[in-house]
Amino acid sequence: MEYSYEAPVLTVDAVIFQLIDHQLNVLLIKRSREPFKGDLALPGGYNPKGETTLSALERILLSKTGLNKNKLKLIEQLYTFDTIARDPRGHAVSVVYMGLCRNVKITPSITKEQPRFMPLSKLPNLAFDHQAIIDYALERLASKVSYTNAIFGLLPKEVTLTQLQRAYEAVLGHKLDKRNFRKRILALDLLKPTTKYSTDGAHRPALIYLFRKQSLETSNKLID
Amino acid sequence: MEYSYEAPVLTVDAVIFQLIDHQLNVLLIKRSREPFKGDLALPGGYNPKGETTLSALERILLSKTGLNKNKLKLIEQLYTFDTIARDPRGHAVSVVYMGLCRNVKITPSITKEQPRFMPLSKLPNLAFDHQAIIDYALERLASKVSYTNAIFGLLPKEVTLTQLQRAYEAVLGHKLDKRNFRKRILALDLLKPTTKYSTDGAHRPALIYLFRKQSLETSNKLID
DNA sequence: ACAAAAGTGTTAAGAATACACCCATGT
DNA sequence: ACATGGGTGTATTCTTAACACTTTTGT
Repeated sequence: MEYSYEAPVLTVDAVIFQLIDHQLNVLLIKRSREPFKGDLALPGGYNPKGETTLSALERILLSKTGLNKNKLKLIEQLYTFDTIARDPRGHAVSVVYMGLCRNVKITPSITKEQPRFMPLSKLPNLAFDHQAIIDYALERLASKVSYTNAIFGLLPKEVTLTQLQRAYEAVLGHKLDKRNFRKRILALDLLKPTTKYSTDGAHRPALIYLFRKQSLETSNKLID
Repeated sequence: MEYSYEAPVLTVDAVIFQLIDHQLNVLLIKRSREPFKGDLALPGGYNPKGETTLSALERILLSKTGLNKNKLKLIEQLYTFDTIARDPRGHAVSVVYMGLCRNVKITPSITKEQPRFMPLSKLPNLAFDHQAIIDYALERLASKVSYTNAIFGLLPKEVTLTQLQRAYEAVLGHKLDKRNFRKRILALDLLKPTTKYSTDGAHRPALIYLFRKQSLETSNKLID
């Protein structure tokens, strides 16, 4: 087999989520070439021999969108798609990662791909099957935040309970009851109260909490 | 980039589970070449251009172990490993699948790889990081059976409640309470009672139930 | 008769849900 | 003073967990 073996093309793609204005956004670029020239797509590219998929992903993200890997608070492999007609010339296998970040500003003019975050609720038609990939990633994220502390990836180290609740609501796609949410979150021991208060408007200041962990931990209880 | 692009080697590997004698077993082969010559390993091989990973997997399974794809009651992608030194000559990326089957007899003499099912509890040292892959697959399976009907993949269409309980126990790795188990399983509406009884020994015959679905369905309740 | 697995309910504890008002601040 | 989001408790329902004896069969 090896003598006649020729490998398919290997690519990597990234679904990078960020909360902007309490809405879940995803990082997209404009395709500069056929196929789907001019359409929006997930950032991605070729994975050459000798480079791991994660390292290729980080390199490509930086070059196409200016997003540095140290801005990603969480990155994990999502799924490998092998039926994508990414390149009309032949078979391509794409390893897709999902990443979370916060407070990242992307300047579209940085590259010809004009990277930008766009709200999930207002996406135009995307290239390839990238809409389906984003849907899948969102499903995975929603499931992930309900049995891990993954939500920290979308938030600063210090949060108010309302900020946290907004983040869960954006990911899960539905409203949560304030009192029940607080009871459960505090019971999970995810957060440590500080003595500081956030004063961000014409209302009572909110107590600030600290995430106990900034790395992925699995819990046995659920948020849904 | 494309002009100088050379793809890594792409491989596929399979973690195939089956219950034998109420124990979870995994399909292994003996490596006939270096590296790890003589050690047991997951069945796998090269994925050439033009073939999807699933189709390559099915082809390789058949050729190396004699297991036909129509014996797999469930097969799904598990994870893509890209740091495996599968081939000492260079970078290899391996897409790993997990599959479930039942009542499959493998004849080791069928190929020089001497395929066989072995109980998870008694595995020798395996080639590469295949032990870690199996651990990961088992974890995924345990999680899967607790929120889907995936357990059907390990059992015949018709089962008794005790058989079903044994299967859950083998996958989850711990005992379940008989009365609570029955209440919950029947509440899930996974099964349909028949009017037949199984008489397989010196004891009261057990009512036989039928799986309502032989395809993966997600439930909202949990077995744990 | 006995061994072996099948079958069957109740109670208690814990978890989830529904729900409405006062508090502290900025303007 | 009013608008805005922050903060708090209870009662009810539902879910889970713990637990032991009788039934039916083959030998």
